[in-house]
Amino acid sequence: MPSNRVERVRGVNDVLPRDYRAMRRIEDKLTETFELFAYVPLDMPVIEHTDLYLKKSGEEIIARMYDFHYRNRRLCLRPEMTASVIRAYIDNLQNEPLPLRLYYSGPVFRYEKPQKARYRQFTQVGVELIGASQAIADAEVIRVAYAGLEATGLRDFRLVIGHVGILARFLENLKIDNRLRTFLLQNMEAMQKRGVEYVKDRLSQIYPAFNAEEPNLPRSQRLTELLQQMEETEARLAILDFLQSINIKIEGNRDSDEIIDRLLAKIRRRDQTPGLQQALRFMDEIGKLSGAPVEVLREAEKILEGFGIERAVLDTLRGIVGALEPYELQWDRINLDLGLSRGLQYYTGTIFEVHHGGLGEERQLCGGGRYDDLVTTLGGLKDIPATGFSYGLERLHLALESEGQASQQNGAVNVLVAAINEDDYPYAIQTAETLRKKGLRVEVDVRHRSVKSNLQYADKHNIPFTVLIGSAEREKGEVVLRAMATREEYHIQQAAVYERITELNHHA
RNA sequence: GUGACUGUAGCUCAGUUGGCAGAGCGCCUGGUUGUGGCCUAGGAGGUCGUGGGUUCAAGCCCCAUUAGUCACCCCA
Repeated sequence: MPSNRVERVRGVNDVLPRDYRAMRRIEDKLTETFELFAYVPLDMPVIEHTDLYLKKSGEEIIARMYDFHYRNRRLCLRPEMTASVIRAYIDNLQNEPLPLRLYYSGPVFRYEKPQKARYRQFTQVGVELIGASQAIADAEVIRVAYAGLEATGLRDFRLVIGHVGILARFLENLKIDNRLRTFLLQNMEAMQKRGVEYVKDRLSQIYPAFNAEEPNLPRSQRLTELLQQMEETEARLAILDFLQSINIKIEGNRDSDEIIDRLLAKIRRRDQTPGLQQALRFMDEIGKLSGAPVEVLREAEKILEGFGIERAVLDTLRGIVGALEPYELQWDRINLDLGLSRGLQYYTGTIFEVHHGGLGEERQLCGGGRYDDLVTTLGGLKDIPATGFSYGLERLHLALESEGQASQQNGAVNVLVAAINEDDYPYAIQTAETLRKKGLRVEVDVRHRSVKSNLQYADKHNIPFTVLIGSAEREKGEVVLRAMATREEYHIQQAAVYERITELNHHA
């Protein structure tokens, strides 16, 4: 290749005509489905203020953003769509009656190492249902995701439903601090894939005080252990007492409060091991729960009872499963998986994913869930619940291809019009135009090729009809229409070409 | 971010122990004047990813770099 060639940027793709058509077709099927469920389209800019994603997108995504400073602004290429949609909602749509059903389609950007079915620019197509918290809303969104896939003709997919609230709630009760809580939430999936030991290892890396064995505290740590078990006021008094007894002077009430606060926080942070131990046990048990919805719900109930947790969360899931019943889904495709977790931190409730076996390791072609806090976090006027999902269009395309669903060649050229001599071009173009007015896709030879190579060309490109125009025909107002398949030729009036073609098509 | 493999014609790829840059497909032009699939003759098209190094000599050996593919991680 010549040295002046400029290569394509890494991790992004040219979409060539064949794939472009296929992907447009898929996109059309999806958006047609959205419309059937009363969703309406909107579009947002590709660049946003980086701030939009810093709060709630999850470290993994933030670390992989195309983030840059430009003329005193900090901007980024959007790494996902939901935050943009909610920003657009807050900017423009807060007066609209709820719920709002919105759908979108567009490119997003993540600086990841490219590999199969993973690109730095890809297309998300999805919906957001803003302003409804009920289980039937979750169920509707899940149904839309499912229906879209059905519409594309995809056969072999699996829908997995989970809930981030169960674990989150449990961890909150254990008083595990924020950082460790998000760590555990994010490692729920690793727990199932790689086992408890793996997660314990990683945990002690970010939290060295954690020891995998049940704590058997040395004497020196008894004090801190005692403090951890005390009530807030009791603990504060104890610390104050202790500090005074060893003659450390604390001046001014506010200062001593602050110092005690810090000490307490530190002490509590220092040993969360018992809580973590319990959390890990819980995660292990709950994480194994995966399978048919009814059975999973039954098992989950037992486990929650064992850990002494109220069952309200399960009622939500039960409600969703119930609300999905009337939709006539294929239930053997649907799993409940309480170990499911998602990378985006804004999810607060039900979450779900769709997987497909044909994608190799990148099996996920759809993901979504409920995010009731995002509107408030991003500065909305009211506390508005919302839920939504997004497909990865490229992955969906790959999945369909892996099922052998070849993109059928529609939109192919119907007629090739070729002039024999240069003088014949005006007449040829005129002929082409009359055919186009009738709705045929007509290609005119612009290379001034010989009759022979024009026919070769039509043959190679599967163009079913060739119209040849030479001076002999032109003088009589005729053309030569050649049907490529039968090799038959018709010397007919220019005005009769369209009728003859439809007639011939009809017979074939 | 970690690791493995690969970059030679538009495409798919050969290229021996370092010794003249190759094939198939595709493209263009012919094989009687204005007629396709087969056959046939010819042609265009290469800084051998890029930059260094070793050597009389490098597509081949060494170093760096860049891109692609795949896996881990994570996600759509």
